Amino acid sequence: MVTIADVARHAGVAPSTVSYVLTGKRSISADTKSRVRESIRALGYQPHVTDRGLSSSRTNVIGLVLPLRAGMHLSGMMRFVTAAVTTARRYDMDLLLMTADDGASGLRRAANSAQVDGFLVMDVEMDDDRVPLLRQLSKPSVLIGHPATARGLTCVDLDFEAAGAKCVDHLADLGHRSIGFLGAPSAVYRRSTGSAHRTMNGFSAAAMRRGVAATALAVEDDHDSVLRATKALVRAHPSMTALVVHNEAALGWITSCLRAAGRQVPGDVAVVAICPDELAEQLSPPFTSVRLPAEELGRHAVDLLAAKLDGKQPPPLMLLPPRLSRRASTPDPAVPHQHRRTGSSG
Amino acid sequence: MVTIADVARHAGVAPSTVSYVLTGKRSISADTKSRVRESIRALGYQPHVTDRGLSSSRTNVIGLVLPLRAGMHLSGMMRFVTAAVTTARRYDMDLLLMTADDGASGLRRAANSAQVDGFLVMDVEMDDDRVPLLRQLSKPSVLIGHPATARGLTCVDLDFEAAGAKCVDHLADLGHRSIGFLGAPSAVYRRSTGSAHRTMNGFSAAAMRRGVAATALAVEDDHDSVLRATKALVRAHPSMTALVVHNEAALGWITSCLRAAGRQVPGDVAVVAICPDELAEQLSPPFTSVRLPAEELGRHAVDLLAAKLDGKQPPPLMLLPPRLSRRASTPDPAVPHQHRRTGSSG
DNA sequence: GTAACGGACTGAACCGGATCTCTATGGTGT
DNA sequence: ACACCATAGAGATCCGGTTCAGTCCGTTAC
Repeated sequence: MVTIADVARHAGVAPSTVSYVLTGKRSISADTKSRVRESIRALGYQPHVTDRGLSSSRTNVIGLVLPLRAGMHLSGMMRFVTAAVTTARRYDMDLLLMTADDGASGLRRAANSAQVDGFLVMDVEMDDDRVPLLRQLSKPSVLIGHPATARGLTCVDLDFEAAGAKCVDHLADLGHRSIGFLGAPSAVYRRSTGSAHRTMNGFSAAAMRRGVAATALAVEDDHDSVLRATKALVRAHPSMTALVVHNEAALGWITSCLRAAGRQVPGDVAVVAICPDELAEQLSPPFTSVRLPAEELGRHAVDLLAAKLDGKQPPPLMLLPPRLSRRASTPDPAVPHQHRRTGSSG
Repeated sequence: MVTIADVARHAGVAPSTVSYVLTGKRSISADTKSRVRESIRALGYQPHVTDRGLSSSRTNVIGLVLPLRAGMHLSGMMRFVTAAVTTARRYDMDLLLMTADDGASGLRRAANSAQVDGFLVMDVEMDDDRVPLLRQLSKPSVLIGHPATARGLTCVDLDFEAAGAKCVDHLADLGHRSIGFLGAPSAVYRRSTGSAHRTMNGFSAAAMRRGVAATALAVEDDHDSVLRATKALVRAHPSMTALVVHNEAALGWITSCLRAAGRQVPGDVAVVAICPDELAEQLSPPFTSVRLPAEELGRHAVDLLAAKLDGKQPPPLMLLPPRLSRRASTPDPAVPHQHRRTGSSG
């Protein structure tokens, strides 16, 4: 391994001079500077990253606390991670993976061991037991998702309430008066996952505000459950002309399930999804969707953490506004929907 | 931050004694040992992980080089990562994320900077340009997937050729004489991704060996492409009674697409998937599948890397045998399949 | 009786790099 | 010509933990 001393010897200067050339914390003559640079290049020297003087407690590593449990939005997660890694590299930082199943103890271990400068905590639930610990911890952290109260934390999240409401508003604007909602698997609600609850709340509140009939249902991840839920929904509300889907697994099947229930998309039932744009575009017909802004979340999360490491105090909660992309699943009504019912009802 | 000196003071011994208690490299009297342990507990001391004496070049961090590009098997990847993190923790090691788009330069940076002890390289292609570098690098690495020749490397992979063959054998054993194959998006083949090519090769070779008619098609990730491919396949080979699907996106849609082409699953067409078990079970009917052993790959990869870090020389290529789980999509033939054609042909 | 031995522990050097302090040098102003 | 200052470089020190070279003391062997 090439050390700073080797470089100094090669360049005929003191080790400290090499250090100053690298950090730029002192003025060094152009001549010496270029000579040192030349030696660095010649010897292929790379500063020993893990040891930045030991005294400056910075490691330039961020702990990424991943959920790694079943039922996650996997594609969204990968896109988040990609964006986070890329953004972190811009701050010359790296991401260290930590599973959430060590939970609190894992966090404590990493925090005390000076292995990381801070944490990115994904998939935070409304009553997450890691939150009290994060508040205490000497290391800064940024949460993706937010607990019931964000005081004393830094959270970034999509405004899921607004997202749920946006779906209703879009459909109500198109004239729909009865809207269904297919949500995440029931286990996700039982876990009191913020995104699921808040979307549903936003949906319900907006439906009430707009005076449209609304029915929400939790749906499991398998095809038969989606089919059953769809049929149940159509049977219970034959006049339903629109559907909001917040369940990635269900999305691929919902068109054929609705057809099996005697409903065409978008002819009989308009559909809005809450999912990554990419997925919405793969469907047939392409679905109108409120996108899950995984990349933005990843980018903002790292930016916020970098700011905190820089001594700044960002606001406790950053909510990204939902953005709806209109596609073929919610066309303009040729005829008002409430008069265009087809298929059997029962 | 609590240092080893604090512990030593608290226990009334020298710092070096505390170090020896922790590392166990010298015999320490039971009395002193327990006193030091007590102080460690009382002060909540955690050894400063990044700095193991600076001289011992071990960092206990593994670089995880992720593909992070479009068209990956995302769910499989997450399960791989979960297993890898969990296994690494057992060796008291952590995983550092590295994107593959830094490619060779990122690898070199990390290798020289003594930030990681070794690498786990995912999604290795048959003519991967990172492979020559990995062979040179002073740091050990384990590849998931394997290039054309594994000499001088350590690779772990599912035996995709055997997997493709296993699908054919299963279907041929059930009496099928004409089998279709829906593969990954064409971009994946163009990229010369080992798993895609090898599966297809294994499929073709087995079909020839068993004397069954076979047709393979690359399929894009969106619903309409899957529908087009399915219809084209059925039109070109009306006598086709079985299908092998190696494309996660297509799996969710294949049943309804076959129905649209006038074929019932499994009545008219039996289907075998190559995908995670979890996904196969979510479908309706549940699909017979050769599982992608993401967890095993993750576990073995870390085990192999740990062995290499331990000075051992594992074999260059470890191929996991495919395992087929039979489900409802490949029932025993009530009547020989070739006589039970239904629907339109053209 | 004393030399040899070895177990238990300590003090100091060391790892690689950052940073503080000090000195040498050259240029400027008066 | 001399004080003064900015600049450039060298040397010492520090960070936290490991490890080497000793010190101390009790035990055993001749």
